[in-house]
Amino acid sequence: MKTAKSGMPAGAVSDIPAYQRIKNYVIDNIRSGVWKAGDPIPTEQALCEMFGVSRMTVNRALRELVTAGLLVRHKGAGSFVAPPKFQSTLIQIRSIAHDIRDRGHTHHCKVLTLERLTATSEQSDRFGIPAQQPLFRSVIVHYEDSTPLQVEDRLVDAMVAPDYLEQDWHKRTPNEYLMQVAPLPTGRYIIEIRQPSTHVASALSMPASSPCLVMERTTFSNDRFASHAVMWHPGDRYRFTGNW
Amino acid sequence: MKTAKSGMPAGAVSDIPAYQRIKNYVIDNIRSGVWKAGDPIPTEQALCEMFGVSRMTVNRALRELVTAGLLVRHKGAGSFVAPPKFQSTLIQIRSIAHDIRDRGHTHHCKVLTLERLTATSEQSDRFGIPAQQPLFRSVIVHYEDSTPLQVEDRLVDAMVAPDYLEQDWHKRTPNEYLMQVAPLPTGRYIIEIRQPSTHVASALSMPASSPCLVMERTTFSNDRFASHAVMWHPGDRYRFTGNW
DNA sequence: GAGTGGTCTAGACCACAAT
DNA sequence: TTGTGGTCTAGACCACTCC
Repeated sequence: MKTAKSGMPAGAVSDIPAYQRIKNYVIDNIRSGVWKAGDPIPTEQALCEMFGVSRMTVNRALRELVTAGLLVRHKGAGSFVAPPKFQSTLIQIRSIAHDIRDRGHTHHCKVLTLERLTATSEQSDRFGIPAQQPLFRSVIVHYEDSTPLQVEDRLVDAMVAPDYLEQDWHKRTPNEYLMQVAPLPTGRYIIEIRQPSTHVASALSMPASSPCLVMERTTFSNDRFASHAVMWHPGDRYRFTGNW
Repeated sequence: MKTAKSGMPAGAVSDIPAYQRIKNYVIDNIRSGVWKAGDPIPTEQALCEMFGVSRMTVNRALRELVTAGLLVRHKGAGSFVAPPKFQSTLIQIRSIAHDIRDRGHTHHCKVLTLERLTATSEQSDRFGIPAQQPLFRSVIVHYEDSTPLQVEDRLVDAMVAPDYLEQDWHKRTPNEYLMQVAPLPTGRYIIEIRQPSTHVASALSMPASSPCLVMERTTFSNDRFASHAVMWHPGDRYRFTGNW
């Protein structure tokens, strides 16, 4: 029994190994938001019947998704969608609010700008989006206790996050919010030194003559532009750290 | 047949799943240098007999080592130790010489310092090595064409790299050399802004009043301290970039 | 006790590489 | 042709969780 599965175009799609088809099925359900973080997914037994394969095949598919960080599994209990990861390995792009709380300090933030705009031609080229694409922009200052630590200047695709302007950024940072609406991001980053504008310098309570440590990130979710962020940090009281 | 394997203390070690014991066996042979990059490792059939397990179990072990980047496998040919990775994913800590050549420029370097010394008490605490442990130190300037781009101030454990002082750094950077003698490193990094010493500033042909983009890395290989490096870059002509 | 995932077996067929 | 890895099956025993 190694024929094309029922309901298949027989030949084309069935070249994909069964374990990969099962992985794709789970990934699609997570990406599309049908299954959210913490939700239980079908049991191995159920997936065996759905795909007409043996348990070892289902087990391999789910095990690989655990390795990829998409699922968590508990013996005797079931398999669940993993909580969103903040690019755990790689360079530790975690929530800055998280970082601050991990150090035992309090985090709060102040919204400087919140606006609706449309993509310039330069932006549509750079992000691969249509000209005039509706975008949202937020500029938020993050504080560690009462010290400003980051100015986050962010652009978000309005199609990806239509309710961006209605969020309460004191409850959830833009980063945390985007992990929900645009899961499994990929992208590029740059870390470099830049001189702050007077506006940024004053938001960070630092002299405009001092350098900033800047991370610029562009993220894509599901091969579609999601967000672009420039994060400014005072060079004398911020560093990136990580393990690998 | 699900009993403790022959030659085992029966109970203690045999709690480790068979696939994990096989992985450990392969990892140990790579870590210790018995199997070098490109070498063929035993076939699945051979490992089945060595460990007295079925082929599926061996297959799982080797497949996971491929995912981890330790092995490459070729259908019909065999399984081989993967070429050393320069921390491919994570923050792209590649060879700076590589980066420069990828940009189509030439790389060369100048050795400023090369010396033998012993660990201070502060260093032995920090790196978890014995007091007075013999160390080597190198200070090397890396150039992109004729422009200095990095001052690399490095400490290396003399036990890990006994021939460190005899290397030709124009052929192979310290980073590349260490990937050979201390494979599979893990460690921590810090990226931050620092003011250069006059010494560093002059080596980088930059004013001492300008900020440097600095990465500091401590690496461990096989749970043993291997190297500590501080890399200074002129803030106005260097950036870290990466994908994830 | 019923259901779940963790691990493992002893076979199998296949595509591919080396000879 | 022989040997390799890639995939898969139809069972199995176990430890664990939840009821």
